[in-house]
Formats: sequence, structure tokens, C-alpha cells
Amino acid sequence: MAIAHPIDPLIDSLSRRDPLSSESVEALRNLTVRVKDFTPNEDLVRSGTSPVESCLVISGFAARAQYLADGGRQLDAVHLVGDFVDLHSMQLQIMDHSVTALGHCTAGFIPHRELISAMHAVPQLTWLFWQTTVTDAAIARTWITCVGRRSAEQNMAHLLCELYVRLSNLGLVDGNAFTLPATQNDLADMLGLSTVHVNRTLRDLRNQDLVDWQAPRVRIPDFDRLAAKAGFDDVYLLPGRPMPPEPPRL
Amino acid sequence: MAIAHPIDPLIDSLSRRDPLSSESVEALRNLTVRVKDFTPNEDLVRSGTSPVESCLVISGFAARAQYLADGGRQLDAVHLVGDFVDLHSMQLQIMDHSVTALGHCTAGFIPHRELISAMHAVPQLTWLFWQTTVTDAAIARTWITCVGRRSAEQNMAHLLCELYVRLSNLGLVDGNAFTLPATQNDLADMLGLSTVHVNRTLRDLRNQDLVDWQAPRVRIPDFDRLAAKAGFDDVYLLPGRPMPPEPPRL
DNA sequence: CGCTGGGTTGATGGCGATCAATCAATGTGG
DNA sequence: CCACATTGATTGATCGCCATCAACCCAGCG
Repeated sequence: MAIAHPIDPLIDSLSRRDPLSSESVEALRNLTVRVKDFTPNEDLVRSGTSPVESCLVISGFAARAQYLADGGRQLDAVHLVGDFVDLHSMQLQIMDHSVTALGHCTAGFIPHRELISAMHAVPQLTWLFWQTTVTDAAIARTWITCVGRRSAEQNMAHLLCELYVRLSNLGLVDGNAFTLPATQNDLADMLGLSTVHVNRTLRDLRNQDLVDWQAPRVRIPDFDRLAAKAGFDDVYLLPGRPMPPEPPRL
Repeated sequence: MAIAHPIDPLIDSLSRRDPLSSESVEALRNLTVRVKDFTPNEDLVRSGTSPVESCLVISGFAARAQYLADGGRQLDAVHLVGDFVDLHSMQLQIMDHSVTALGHCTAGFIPHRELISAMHAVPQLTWLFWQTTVTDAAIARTWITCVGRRSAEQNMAHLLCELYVRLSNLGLVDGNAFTLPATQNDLADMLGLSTVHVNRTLRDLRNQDLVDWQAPRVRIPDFDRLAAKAGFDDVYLLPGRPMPPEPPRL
């Protein structure tokens, strides 16, 4: 049995979309991963910098954050185990957002240079890494619609549905429940609401038996009913297309 | 002088980020482009389908749209001349959004198969196409923050700043003014507001001499003042990193 | 001409922000 | 072991931004 390697969560996550070739696995295992632990609200990646590494969630949760001049904060994404939080930093000159730890979080940092060499050598990695950023963007599109056109209740319900499905794909939903180390203030910044209103919205959902939130544990008694309330459709979370026969090269 | 080719807007747009190699230009010119005209509000791409082509704006404007069960609509992005509206459809099984024409619009459709072959042959295209989708995602992140945490006035101002900068990069801003064939209802669906409130917000901006909107023509008398009002920072629109020496292969 | 789509304005109401207080849980130092 | 501080959840009271409803105007057009 293999020793746990910090890249394993990524391998798990990628192979769920497309069976990994042995070259892909080997290339991934040869990557240098600098592992680091983070305390709640600590920054994994800082806005305004020009990273030379990309960051991977190894355990715990992280969230993308944009800050406004008046001190306001908006969270644009939640990152789960095996997610790259800033694969796009390979392509962008300057980070337009920070990434913050939700609860305690372990992250791995991989040099861009090595990621690019790996893709140069193994086209499947190019395809899958690109697909990762594309799926990430699909989630962002959906959040725009949630924040722009859904009620607080629907938005909250939609977020929980998304997390339920994504965590379920990772095998992290157990008996209709999952762990989410986010404060109500964090939720507010994801949904574009005030903390107080998040509290009341959760109370309303609880009173309808749609959600049972105890500390960091979230139970969804009836996913279909919650999804109906949210107007949730999981197409945007479906795995992408398999790599074509003559794949792009980098 | 070269005959106008439907791919030219794309070549212009890409070379603004990274000087195109002659192989890149040739590969692009060899692509098959099916050109089609669209009337306002006509769909270029339909949600729920599985396209075999990607769509490029050749002239005019287009916008990404998500529809809700109750008939509501949210626009997640605006596409300008030379923008791919759904390059990600190469990677995704099913479209999670539609793309609609803002005003009259001409689009070109290019088979995924050919795009992928071109990238297989020319790594620079892989890099630039990927970068296109990454920049697109950066804009989406910013919209989340705008809709979630900015006031109607700031959000409107921010949108106009973004369009001003992007159109300016394309040489489409003339004397502080540009053309935007969008109704107030379209704007409302971009900003997550009601049509009525868009009207009032525009009036407020006009009264502050921040915007002069006449029919499809938008004039920004003082960009810096508008940007200050919006809290606008253009980092997310900066061109990406140049292709590395050993680029990814597809 | 009447119709239609888009812009404009007024009146009213509600969703969610804001301010403020309380409470529970946890942690900390003496 | 206990004062005390801190963080997060909870609830009440009030306010305001923006939605909604309903006119009306205007220009383009069949």
C-alpha cells in the first residue's frame, strides 16, 4: 500500500473525471509539493502578488476572496480537497483575489515551472488542468446568477446543494451530512448578504426541515426538496468531456 | 492588402496579448468559420445543448445568459468583437448557459475538431486559448463581487468602466465614447437589478456628469472619476503571462 | 395611423441592511 | 477554580435600497 503523498487528493479528484494514464500519475507524483498548514482566516494566496507556484487544497476548505475599499468582502468560490485554488495564476500576471482558509486547512504549493513541464510532457495533464479552470468558471457563472437573481433563501439553498453535490463526488457526504467549517459571516460573504440575515435565513430553512445545521456539521434531510427550493440544476457540475484523440499541446 | 477574413477579429484580439507566431496565424487562417448574422435577442448558443463548434463574435455584441424557472434572467458576461463566447464548450458536456445577441451581431462558428487540431499543431494556440478562458473567468469573479457587494450605482459604474477598458483595448473607444447596443432591461439583467432601477441609477450618474448615455452611444466624460465612484481596479483585465519556453501540449 | 418596444416617472411595499443587545461556548491568565 | 475577554450565534427594532405596479411618453414602423 502506498504511503500517503500530498498529491493524492489531486490524483483522486482528476481521475474522477477521466481515468489517468500511468504517465499522468507518474508525472503528478514527481511534482514538488511544498506543504503548509493554515489557521482559519489565514491567507493561502494574497491579492496583488505574482505567484510562482499554484496552490492545492490537501485537507480542509478554502475560499476565494475579493476585498473592497470600504472593507467589504465577497467570497467568489469554495475550494474542497483536491481543488486547485489558483491554477490560473500560471496564466495571470497579478492575482486579482486572495484565497483564505475556512477553518484549518492544509495546502500544497507546486512550482508553475514544474506544472508546465509536466503538461509539456503529458498532454492529458494539459487537458485536465484546463478543464479544471473551465469547471471553476462554470461555478463562478452560477454564483453570479445566484447572487443577482435569487432570494436569500434560494441562494442559501443553492449553495448548500452545490456543496452537497461536490462533496458527494468526493465521498465526503455521510448520511446526508457533511462538514463545513464556515462561520455565518463567511456564508454572508459568499451569498452577498449580511451576517444577521444569514442567521434568519438559516432559521427559516431549519423551520422548513430543509437544513439541519449543527456547528460545523450540515445535514440535508431531503436533498430533492432543497434542490426544488433552490431551483438547483447540477449540469454545471458535471464532469467535462474526455480528452480528444489529438489533444492540444502546450 | 489582405481580404477581410472572418477570423481577423480573433487574430487582432490574440496578438494584443502575445505576438502571434506565423504558424499560429496560418493555423488560425486555415480554420473553417461558418458565419451567421443574428438579430437582437436571438440565441447564438443555447443552454442544454452539446455544441460541436465554438462561437466567436465577429461584429457587434453578445451576452451570456442564464434563465431561472420563474422567467428571471441573469447575464453573466458581455462579449466583444474577437471574443470567443463558448470556448469552454470544447471541455464541457452540456452548456449551462445560453448566449444571446445584444443588438445585431455577426458570429463565426468553428468546429471543435479543428480548434483542437490547431492546438495540437501549435502550442502557442493552446496557451492563448486557455488564457482566453482564464481571463473570462477573472471577469466573472469580478461580477460576483459587483453584484454581491456593490450598490446599484457602483455596480453600474463598474460595468461601464470594464466596458470602457475592454473596448479601449480594441480601439473601439472614440473621444471617451463607445457604442453599446443594450437596452436598460439588458443592463438590469447584467447588474441583477430591475429595469426601473437601472433607469434611475443612470439618471443619478448623469446628474453627476459621470455618464452621458444617448441611445446606443455611451460617453464617459471623466473616466478616473467614474472609476473612483465604482472602486474600479483594472488588474483583472490585464493581459496574461507570455507563453513559457516549454509550453503545455495538448 | 395605431402598434410596439424602450425609456421615464410616481407611488407603494418588502426584503434585507444596520444598529444594538444578549447569550453560549471557548479560552486565558491569575 | 474563577474573573474576564473573545468569537460566533441569535433576536429585536428600525431604516433604506431597490422591487413592483402602473402610468405615460416617445420614436420607429408596418
